[in-house]
Amino acid sequence: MIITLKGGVEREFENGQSALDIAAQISQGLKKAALAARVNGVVVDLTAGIAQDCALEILTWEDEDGRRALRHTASHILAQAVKRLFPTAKLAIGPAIDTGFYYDFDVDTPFSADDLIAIEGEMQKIVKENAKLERFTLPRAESIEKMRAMGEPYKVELIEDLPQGEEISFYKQGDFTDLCAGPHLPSTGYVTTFKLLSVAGAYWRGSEKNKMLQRIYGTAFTKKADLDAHIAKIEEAKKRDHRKLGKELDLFSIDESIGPGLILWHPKLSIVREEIELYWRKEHRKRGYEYLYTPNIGQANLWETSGHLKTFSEGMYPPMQMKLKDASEDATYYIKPMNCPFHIRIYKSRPRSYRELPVRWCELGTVYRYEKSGTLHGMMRVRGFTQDDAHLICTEEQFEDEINGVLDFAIEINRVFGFDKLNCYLSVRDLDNKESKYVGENHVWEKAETTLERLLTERGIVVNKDIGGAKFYGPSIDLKAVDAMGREWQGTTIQLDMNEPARFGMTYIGPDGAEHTPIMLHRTLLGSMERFVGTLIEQYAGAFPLWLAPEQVRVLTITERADGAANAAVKMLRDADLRANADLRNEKIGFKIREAQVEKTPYMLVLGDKEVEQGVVAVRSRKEGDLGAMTLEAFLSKACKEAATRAR
RNA sequence: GCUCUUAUAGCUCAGUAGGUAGAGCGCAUCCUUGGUAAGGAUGAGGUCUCCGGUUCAAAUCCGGAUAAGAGCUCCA
Repeated sequence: MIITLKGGVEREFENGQSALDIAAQISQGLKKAALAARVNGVVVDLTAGIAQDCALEILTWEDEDGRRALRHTASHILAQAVKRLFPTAKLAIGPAIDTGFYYDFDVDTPFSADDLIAIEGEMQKIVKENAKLERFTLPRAESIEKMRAMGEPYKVELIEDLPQGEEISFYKQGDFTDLCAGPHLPSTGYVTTFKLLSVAGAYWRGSEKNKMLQRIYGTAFTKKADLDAHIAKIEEAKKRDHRKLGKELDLFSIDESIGPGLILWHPKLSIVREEIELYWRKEHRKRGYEYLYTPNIGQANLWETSGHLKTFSEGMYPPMQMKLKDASEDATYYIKPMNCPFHIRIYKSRPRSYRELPVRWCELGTVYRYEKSGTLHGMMRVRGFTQDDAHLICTEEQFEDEINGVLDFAIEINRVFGFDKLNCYLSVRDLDNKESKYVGENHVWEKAETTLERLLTERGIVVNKDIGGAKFYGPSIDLKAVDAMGREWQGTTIQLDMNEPARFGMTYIGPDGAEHTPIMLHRTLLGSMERFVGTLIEQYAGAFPLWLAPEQVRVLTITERADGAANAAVKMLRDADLRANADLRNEKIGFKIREAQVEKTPYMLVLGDKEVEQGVVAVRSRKEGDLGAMTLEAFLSKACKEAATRAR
């Protein structure tokens, strides 16, 4: 048979050979690295025989499907180990995921940390046994019967849900058999480098209506060094955790007597926020936005009109059955979960002409939402937050330009904070799902979705389409920032709203003298100040660039003979708009430097007898260490320049 | 909200088979005036998260509440 290899090379091999055999004939190195194979685009086991001419690709660690095969096999080994140690455990599902694998089990008592160690030990044994993974198929009825006999109700349910006519395959390794589509590695001995990481609850089939199962997470690699690097990365992420740094650097706190999910911004982090807001305002003004200020509460009828009371009431303060009233008892209020109804009321405060459009209204609007207790997470998921919100109201002709303007803006503002890479997600309707109700006319949706996709592709942006991800009122674009650790953070959201303009009766008078309904876009660039600043803490590991640093310069004295010069220097620095303090304490210079360094102060100016005499300052940078002596004027111009350019 | 885990000094954590508490860092005072990541001494800090129960006796055992953590679900 003729096999077309990677790169289009054609070679003849004997019929019926497996991919593994072929890999060995090409190179022993390739055989060693092989994890799975792709035959005519379909991923199969290495051991599967190949009977006819085809295109063949040997998949290694470099290939995502190769990694998945390895990790999926690791998950089977995990399941086998659990069955040996806990014979009554019922198997659910156990897939490979981006960073490893997991397996869900139904057990009477949850796994403990010690259980995890024991399971990992049993897995080592199974790897040593090096049992072959053998694939076989069974007809539907027999498959169900087999799983019933094995006492695996979840597997029975899975098979029953498989489409009629689909091949039902199993994999057997030694004393363990599992329903599985594969592919898998040839034997358990292939999985040499793995680790179990954690155990947690997870719903059967991801629905909170179903039973909570026990999920064990693990990861597997081909090289020990990669596993170590992965664990090191997890450790590094822990070090950067904004909750940890928030405490260590005195940035923010959450107070039980105030309430969960409510952030107290301490002085240092308030400076960071203030700097971001100043920059944010300037950039908005530059792009033709106008600022708004609106109240924190609004009456019930406003939220009825917007539809929030109907679709979002469980997320609002106070809950519907409670009433927030004023002394007159005439009006019922709700705390705002969104800013849009207020902006819409401003729009509707007088008739609008097409000549005024587009309007771009922005507000740093603080909203409150009742988020479920289990979802709260430091500053990333909170109950009170300030959105960097804006609403763009325009005509259909202006829609494209406005979207483009927002995209430019989003890319620019993310870049300033070091987020050069953005992952783009486009949420559209799921047309096959008849149950979901989308408001607005079909052709408007159609046009909006295709326009958004086109505008993104025209920029060369890779679009990840989330089919069915669209809200009932319109499609949306999410730009997720990729941080220094390669993690994604939700920031920019652009949402087309086909609901509220009509509900609120927003109109403008067109050139034809008739009333038209405008198009409205909601958008945030940073998302919320809480989540964004939390992300920044992790992005910079607490070491904010000069323009954001709470304390930019600290003047350190060696002896009290330099106190006068230090105070004078601080005054000059402050006059030049730099945030500076003096450390005049009776401590050794090494101690003062250590403290300033630990607190991640960008610049330290050391002043002793020598400097005072020569009229200079000894400059130390947080990053580069001792920079030597220079005049205060020289340092000032260097620092001011660095701050003004928002250097990273 | 659900499953599991956790809650001891400002922070990080010890803690005995139930007999009402300890370390390091930080803080305060004093000594030390010292050249680029920790000088020394002394001292003050705790209703052991809260509410109940068992017990002669509870930080410790049991129940509940609250909050936090890991996930699941959901989201800016």
